[in-house]
Amino acid sequence: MSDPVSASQADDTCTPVAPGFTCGLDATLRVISGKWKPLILYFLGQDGPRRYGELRRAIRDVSDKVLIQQLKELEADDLVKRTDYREVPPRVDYSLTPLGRSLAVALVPLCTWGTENVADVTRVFARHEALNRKAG
Amino acid sequence: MSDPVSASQADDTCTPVAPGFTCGLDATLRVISGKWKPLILYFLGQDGPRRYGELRRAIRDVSDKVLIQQLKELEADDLVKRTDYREVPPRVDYSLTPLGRSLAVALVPLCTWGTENVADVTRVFARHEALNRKAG
DNA sequence: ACAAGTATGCACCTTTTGGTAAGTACCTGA
DNA sequence: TCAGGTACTTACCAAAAGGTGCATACTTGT
Repeated sequence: MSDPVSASQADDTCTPVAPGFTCGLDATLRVISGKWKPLILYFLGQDGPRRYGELRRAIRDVSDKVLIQQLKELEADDLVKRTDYREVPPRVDYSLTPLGRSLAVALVPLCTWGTENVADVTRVFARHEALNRKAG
Repeated sequence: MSDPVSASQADDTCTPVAPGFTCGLDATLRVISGKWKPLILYFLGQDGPRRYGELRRAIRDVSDKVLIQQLKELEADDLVKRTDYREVPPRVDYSLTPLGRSLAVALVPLCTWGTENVADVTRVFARHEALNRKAG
């Protein structure tokens, strides 16, 4: 038994899977880890191809460096396609690959969950911050 | 327009939501960010209440410090319930709250996605590591 | 008596991640 | 001519996240 999530169950949602990955979820997490990646995927999934600048403005608070970096990683992971129109001034846009599109779909339930439970989430976060202020 | 993910769409999967959160996905991400949290939630969702030690062995490669820490955060966020039987030697177990259970359900598509696409994920990761060795 | 297991806590350190601020090369509009 | 927009890149730095190893207090098995 060398699986991280021990495999004693028979359903196919969390099976042994491939070498190096403990289960499907593990594989997915490796690909979407990065502060803004799920948001990028989801956003591209909702609104189709976007120019760099649009993404930048849409995903508020992200810095150029990190946005570019995460876009590059997503591109390397074949989730996002970069199209450079080789114009001057530069024009580039980003869209989802088929693989990326399917991932974006899988993200929908998380978004829904968040929407349905913002009240709870907000409440616990308020408490966190109150505690942080007391402690420092 | 002050939303990170600009809200020009009418569906309810990614709506304006609450102050401080850009969209439902954003809210969810705040709660599950932590290297092992999705795995913990998913694992508890699959196999019901688990003793600390079982989790520890199931989620291979996690250290005590971090596992305890993430369990505490999940507990503070009302996703996980800790039950201390006050026995000696210590016996404690962890289970999902109703909120946690609903989140675990929302994680299922990600797991499925990972399972269905391990081949692709494995391939890109192999490439990454090859490149990292060349660069270092 | 001693190792091992139980569920943690703590100090310390490294790695990873993300952010800031500057620069590039070119264009457009005032 | 000068600010501002395009899509980045780079060097440097701070914070966050995670890992290591030791300690606790008590029990069970050898």
